[in-house]
Amino acid sequence: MDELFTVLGDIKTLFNQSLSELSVDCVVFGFHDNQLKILLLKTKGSSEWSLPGGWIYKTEDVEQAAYRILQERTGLDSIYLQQFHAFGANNRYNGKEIMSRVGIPPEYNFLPERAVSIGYYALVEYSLVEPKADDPFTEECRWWDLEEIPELLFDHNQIAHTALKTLRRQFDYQPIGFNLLPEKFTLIELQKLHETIRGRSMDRGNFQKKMLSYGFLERLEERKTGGAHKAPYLYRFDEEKYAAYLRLNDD
Amino acid sequence: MDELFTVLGDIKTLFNQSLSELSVDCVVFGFHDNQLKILLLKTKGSSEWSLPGGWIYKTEDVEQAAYRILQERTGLDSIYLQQFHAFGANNRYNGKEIMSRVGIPPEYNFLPERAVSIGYYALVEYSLVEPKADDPFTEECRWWDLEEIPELLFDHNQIAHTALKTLRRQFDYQPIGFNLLPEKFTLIELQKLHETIRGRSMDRGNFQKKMLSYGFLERLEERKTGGAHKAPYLYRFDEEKYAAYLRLNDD
DNA sequence: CACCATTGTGTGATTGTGACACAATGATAA
DNA sequence: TTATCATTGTGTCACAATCACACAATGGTG
Repeated sequence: MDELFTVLGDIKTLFNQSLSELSVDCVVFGFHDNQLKILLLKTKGSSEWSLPGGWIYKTEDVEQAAYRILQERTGLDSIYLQQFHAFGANNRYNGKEIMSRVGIPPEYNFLPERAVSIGYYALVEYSLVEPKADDPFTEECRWWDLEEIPELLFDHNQIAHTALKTLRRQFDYQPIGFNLLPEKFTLIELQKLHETIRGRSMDRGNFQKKMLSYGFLERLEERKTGGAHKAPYLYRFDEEKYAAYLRLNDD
Repeated sequence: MDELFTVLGDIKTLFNQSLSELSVDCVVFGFHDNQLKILLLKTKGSSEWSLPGGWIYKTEDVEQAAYRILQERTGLDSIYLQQFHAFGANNRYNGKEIMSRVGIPPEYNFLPERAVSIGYYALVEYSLVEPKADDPFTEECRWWDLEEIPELLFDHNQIAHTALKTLRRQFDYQPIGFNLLPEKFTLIELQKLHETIRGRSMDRGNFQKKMLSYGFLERLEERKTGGAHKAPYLYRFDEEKYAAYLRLNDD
């Protein structure tokens, strides 16, 4: 038992030296089977699911921390993260309470009293991503349907909700999300993606005309032969032409 | 000299107990004479101008901190602040360097090593606001033209730039900013405001038709007699109808 | 080989936007 | 008092964008 407290003392020293009271939480969206998924994980020893997140080191660049934490906790690498909000309500987290709930005496409390969390979100191609519970704190890591998100740790439900709102707003004013589909896709698949994310259905003909009018979709040979009806064209997303489009229509 | 170091020791203890490594910086926009102004202040003992900002207390709610800091440093109260970004580059601030530049020995360094700053912006009616250098750290506090912003402290130029970009984006997709004008205003004044903030000129007739079509502007009696030509109508902004409009066209 | 759900594309009505026109207004100066 | 004239309120028209709907072509199914 004495040994345990020595370890706890070491942990406390280590944490105080290296950890800030700043954390990052990542909301990772994936798309599959006409449903938007979200990546959640369960921390070892905890019964609750949570967003992949972690502490920022004391002098660490915040954006770098976001990528490091996502990699450490889910194995995901080199995906684009977008900061969307800082969550700083003073009752969102209570280090003392957590320690006492776990049964660690106050003098060995190694957690900061408060935590301000900076939210990042990402869009990834669902089928290419293989989330892993890499680090020693992650027990399980998997995709959830948006409608089935359970009660999450702290204010993570609110963080996820804000991320979704921000994502939808971005979809409303510029065509994005092509990285959520496989390389070759049909216009119907693209439409389903938009409908799913924006949360409303759209006219098929109008959607196709509009998408093609942007000029950055390249039509391939027919195929998509699996279906039981007329075979739709497959399209490819042309990143260069997309960049050119953005230069013209954005700042 | 011994006494000075005693005081410095006290300051260090106090700061370590009460201050986080989190700060708030406020970008306050005001509108006057067809120009967008920004509120800057000079800290005592410093030669540089900076955004009104300050440290967040250790367990303080971040949003409350933003209002407190703005009030303390500029005297501004009960104006609407909007969070827009967290700035966390690890080279944006260096507590040690600041201390050594001022000549305080390392053992009395009372500043955190790093500072992550959460940016808030606000729009205020220029003529109603009387910024004051209230607190003991503020030497001067005044409005600046956007084009004349000097070199600012740390990354405050970038923070102000991001705030302006965010503000313009918000203007693009919803009609706001009525609190920048006096209670009664002409449509031309409203148009000049929009042109100034969005950075481009617009057709007078089209602008008026569009604004009136929203249905939340109430036309009063003629007046605005000061001008040398046809007296334009005055309008009042109807907050209730505006809220109804937002409910219909926003989430 | 007829069937039929789905696809590619077309059409017309409606709405929104940009550029411009013109009479009405009201202070100013003769 | 009256002519002047910059500015205002409002209208028109062309054009683009959007929406709702239509219909022939397609290609696997029974």
